[in-house]
Amino acid sequence: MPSTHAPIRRKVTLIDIAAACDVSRATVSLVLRNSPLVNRHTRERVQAELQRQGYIYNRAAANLRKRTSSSIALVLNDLANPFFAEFAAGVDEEVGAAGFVTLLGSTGESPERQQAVLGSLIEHGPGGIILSPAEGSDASRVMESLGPQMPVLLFNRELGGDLPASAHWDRLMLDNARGAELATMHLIEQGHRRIAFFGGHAQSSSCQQRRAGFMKAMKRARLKVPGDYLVESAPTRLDAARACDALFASDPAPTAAVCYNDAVALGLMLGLGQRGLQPGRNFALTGFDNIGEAAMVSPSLTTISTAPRERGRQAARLLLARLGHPQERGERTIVPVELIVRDSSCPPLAA
Amino acid sequence: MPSTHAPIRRKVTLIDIAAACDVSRATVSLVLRNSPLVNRHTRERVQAELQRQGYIYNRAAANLRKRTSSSIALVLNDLANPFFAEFAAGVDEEVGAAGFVTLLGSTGESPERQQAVLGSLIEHGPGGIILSPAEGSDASRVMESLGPQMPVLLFNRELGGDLPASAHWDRLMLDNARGAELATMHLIEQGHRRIAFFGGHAQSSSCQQRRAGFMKAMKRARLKVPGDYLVESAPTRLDAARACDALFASDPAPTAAVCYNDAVALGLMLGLGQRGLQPGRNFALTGFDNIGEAAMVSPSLTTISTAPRERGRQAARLLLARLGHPQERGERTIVPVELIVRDSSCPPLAA
DNA sequence: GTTATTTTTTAGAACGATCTAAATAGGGCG
DNA sequence: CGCCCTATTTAGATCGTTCTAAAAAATAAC
Repeated sequence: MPSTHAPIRRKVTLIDIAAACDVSRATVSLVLRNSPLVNRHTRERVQAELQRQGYIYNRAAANLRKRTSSSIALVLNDLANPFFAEFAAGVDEEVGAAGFVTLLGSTGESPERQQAVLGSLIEHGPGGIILSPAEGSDASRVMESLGPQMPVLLFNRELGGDLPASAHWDRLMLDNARGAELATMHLIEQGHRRIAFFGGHAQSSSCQQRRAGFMKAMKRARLKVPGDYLVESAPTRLDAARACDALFASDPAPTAAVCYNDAVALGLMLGLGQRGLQPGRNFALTGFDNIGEAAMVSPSLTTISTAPRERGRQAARLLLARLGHPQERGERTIVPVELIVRDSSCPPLAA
Repeated sequence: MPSTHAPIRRKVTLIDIAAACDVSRATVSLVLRNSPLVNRHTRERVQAELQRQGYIYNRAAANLRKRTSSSIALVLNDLANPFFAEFAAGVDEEVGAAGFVTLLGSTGESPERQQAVLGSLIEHGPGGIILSPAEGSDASRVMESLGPQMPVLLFNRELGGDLPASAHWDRLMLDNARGAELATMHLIEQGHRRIAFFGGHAQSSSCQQRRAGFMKAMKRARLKVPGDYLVESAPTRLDAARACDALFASDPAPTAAVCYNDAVALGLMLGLGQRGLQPGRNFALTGFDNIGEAAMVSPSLTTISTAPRERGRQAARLLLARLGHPQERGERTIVPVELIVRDSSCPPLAA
């Protein structure tokens, strides 16, 4: 015998409240929006009824009528990357504080999935999009699926290809070149002369910028960088550990490395350990991002702080501000970065 | 002189397409939904026009009319916690694959913020909610802001207070007791006799369950657990490092500890190092969660794998399945856990 | 008791889609 | 040619809100 179910109640709407209070829909709507037009007595009656029936505001219907939006889409490669997780937390914090809600999408670093995700998100009518593009994704395709009107904030990476001139997209970029330059200068000051740049995909814009900063500092110090001192890897711990061998294929081997990011640096530490080297004793290295782990690992990691949570907040603020003025020229913000010196950047052994 | 702007185009809607093709709204709507009713020739004409005008489907309007939803709300304490970040990634993966979109909300472990966040999310009309409750939040308040109809999947923690009987909420819980039991048994097999349970808030349900599993294993092995072998801390690295002293206040001090989770275990390692102890050599410890870091840290951390990404997928699948049958009785799923033995769980020195 | 003024309320048309039920268009057949 | 049947198309109501313009009620002024 089937169990008896509670009757399925329809959702309660403005109309139900209006009927119960014997006023019009319009009045209830005014009460909901705290309009001063409605009489104090009526207001109280209506509010009590809203409470009593457990009314839930239907923001989608309101947005439809008002032609507004109350959401922001956030599209990232991978939440499992702590840098992006922190960033997302920051975005959501600020977006929520502004009364908006965050729509999430992840691309897994695939331009095709990115297209699909953008296509799906856009149908839900977000007011704007914060996008950290997948590697290899291209401006015109993104533009195509977003339409020319959608406010967009690009974070962390540039898109390949040219932006149609009509796009007024904002950008929030880390000062990658400066960060790598700071790290390199620090290693040079420690006394290193043979310094490598380790990890990252050479074609990604952030890697190019970091390499450029590295080269700049090396050049200024009149230090040579042999071709095999530039080692590529996927920006993950595992692949970095694997790529460690390539670093010691060159002769003479480097005594220090500026790593593409913290994940790569941690992977390199692992690889060094497997070769019997002690990072922070007979090999120096620096990271980039200052993820939580950097301070905890042993030896603790000298790195570049980018304050991802604060970047998330900043990205949200920039985009929310843009919602008001969609037609103004897009701005490019470059955030300064900071060198955090810890134990991994030791002086060379035979100084 | 102000720059000339492109004219602000209204968004293109069904009506625009219908007008351009000289057909009715209804026909265009049918084309959008790939109905077999519409003539092949007409369909092609309409599709071309959709393309040409850059039409974007307004899912909110459709949902309003159809009384459906195409989103799932995900409410977590903190995305910056890698366990939850992985979980969120899994949820989003599965939710996206089902054609839904994820609405994000974070509570920062505060029941008040949780209420606010739920209140805001619910107005956007998600089809269901995945909630990992903030510590100390209570069932009836949550129920109050969600209404009795909303499908809910509780993850990881129970809510305080009693659930109204009308709620058909699903639960997805880790087998906390079994996990802690496995870890404890492993340490006992290694030869430890004085084992502590370290970290976590004693009032949280997950901590209680893990402690219970710990006690069960200890009791079965007829080992005593003095009161000061149960040490509390916030479930963070920093606070765990601080709480390390409490572990060695007791005499005789323990030779091993089952930690509340990996974050706490990593913090304890740090604290041990500051006392001149070497985790994995003269003190053994285990974690819980198997976060990415656990394998990379030195010594690598013996822990309990909960596969958070897969749990995220599972949570999404459970909730999506529930959308079809909102009135059926809620189910409680307990996922098995697995012991991952690594280097941190050494035998006692003077075995 | 009018009329003017202010305060409060409301009917009805939006918003952009879908659905129902009915209209129209083609074909085939006697 | 007229009738029936199937294939296509569509007018108009609807989802739950807000907006506009105007009506109704209360208050003030004379």
